[in-house]
Amino acid sequence: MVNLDLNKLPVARADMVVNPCAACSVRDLSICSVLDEDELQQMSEIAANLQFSPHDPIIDEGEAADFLFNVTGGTVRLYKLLPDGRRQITGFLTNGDFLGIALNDNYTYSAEAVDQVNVCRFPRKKLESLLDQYPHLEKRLLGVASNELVQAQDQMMLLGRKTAKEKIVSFLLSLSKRQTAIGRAASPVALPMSRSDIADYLGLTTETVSRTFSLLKRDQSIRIQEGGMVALPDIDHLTELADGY
Amino acid sequence: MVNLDLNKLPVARADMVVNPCAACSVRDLSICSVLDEDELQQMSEIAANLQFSPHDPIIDEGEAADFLFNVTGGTVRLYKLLPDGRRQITGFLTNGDFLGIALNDNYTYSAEAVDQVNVCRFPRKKLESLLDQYPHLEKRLLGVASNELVQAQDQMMLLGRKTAKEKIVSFLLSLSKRQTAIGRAASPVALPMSRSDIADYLGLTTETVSRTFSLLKRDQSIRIQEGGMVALPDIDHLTELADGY
DNA sequence: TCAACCCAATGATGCAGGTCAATGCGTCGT
DNA sequence: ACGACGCATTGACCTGCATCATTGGGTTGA
Repeated sequence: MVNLDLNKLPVARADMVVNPCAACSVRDLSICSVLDEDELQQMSEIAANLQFSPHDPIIDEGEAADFLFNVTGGTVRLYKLLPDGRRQITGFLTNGDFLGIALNDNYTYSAEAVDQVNVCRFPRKKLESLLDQYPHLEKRLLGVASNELVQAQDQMMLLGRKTAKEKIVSFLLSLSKRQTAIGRAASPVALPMSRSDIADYLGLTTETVSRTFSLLKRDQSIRIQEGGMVALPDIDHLTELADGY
Repeated sequence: MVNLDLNKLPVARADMVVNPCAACSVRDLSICSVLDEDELQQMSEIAANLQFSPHDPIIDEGEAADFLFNVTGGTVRLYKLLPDGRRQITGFLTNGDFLGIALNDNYTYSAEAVDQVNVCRFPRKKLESLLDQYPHLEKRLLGVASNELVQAQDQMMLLGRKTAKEKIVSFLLSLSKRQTAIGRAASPVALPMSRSDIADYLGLTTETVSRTFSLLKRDQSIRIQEGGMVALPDIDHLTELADGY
């Protein structure tokens, strides 16, 4: 469940050997970036690379939490359901994010592939013994979890107190920030998820999401480009909109 | 910001010496329960016991995060503000909860006393060196943070997808669960916070909170007792109401 | 090539919960 | 004892977003 904020990743300390992750091929972003050669070796022997297609379930709420995942490609949605089918998406995970860090015996949320997804899967038992061996790993995980908590609180503010327009703008800005951090071109934001995913993430309906996008287009606050990319011409203006100045 | 779920506290391992916390007088609930005599000695030398009256600020968003707190009495509200004054309360902390665990340099939320509050305050620098010395502490903190994340996701579901009635009932049930875990009498729930605190926690207005309480009273779903305590006569029924069956 | 879908967009209408306003009740200070 | 104040409750009304319904474009597969 932990959603790694790339902006706040603790920089690998000089005395650590920073390696590409042999198992999952994500350099410097994954858990592997704090492992040395021996540890990496141990990890890659037990890791599995898996692929998922759009809508494939990755984990189901309630099932035994035997694995930890590292997203290495594509976008994953985390969500919870109410008995009558109402859905709340609690986060989108992309390249480098961890999935399944929680220490519970069972997953407390479900995860599905939004688009074509690659993950690197480790048995959690193995990770736990690694944690005992290498305490600095624990510190890093604590940092990851702590960043997740900060984001969760921002999301509570968004869900509880922001208007539809503020929600959409906040969402676009957070995507932009994250995609910029990962190193894609800053300007146009990719939206791999559907309107209904966005709605369930922001506590709205698809219709309201759609209408709000139209509104922002009319405003010239955003521009839709070919391929569904969204350009954000004036970040400062949007930043004010996001907090309702 | 970390809100300790007493149900899920890792039980102190047999090989740890479990002590009362000399500095803050909360037994078995606080960080001190995983320290041995020497560590406790170190801690109590640098800890301060502080008292706060209703509405007193405890920490302000943005200020340097130099301290970590352990709540030892009363109720604390954590919140964030939008520029126009809209407030989202992200959690209420009570006996045994930690405040300020996040690893950022500055607090990302504010905290105030709801009623008469006691806390035990440690310099964070000192805690960090303790963390380096005693890695099991880190594991425990990771467990605390991970439980917090689970709760945060439940709160997102509540804020994004539940009705006013479901929100209030969910809130009462979570208070009941927590107060029962702490060991108070199970049945009547104490509500130290105001209607407007509840509203800002649940993404509602004070009027809607008030009306919804009246509704639940009419239903016989809850009963108000002297001293503002709320009795929950049928937990199973309420549990269904909370998830909108 | 053309159904059968799925998804986005948009219009018409409804309603849950927000806003505004009035009342009442404790509590506190003088 | 009494005004001033903060908080809870309740009523009347309003509105932002939900709901319901229609259209159209893009994709899939027979």
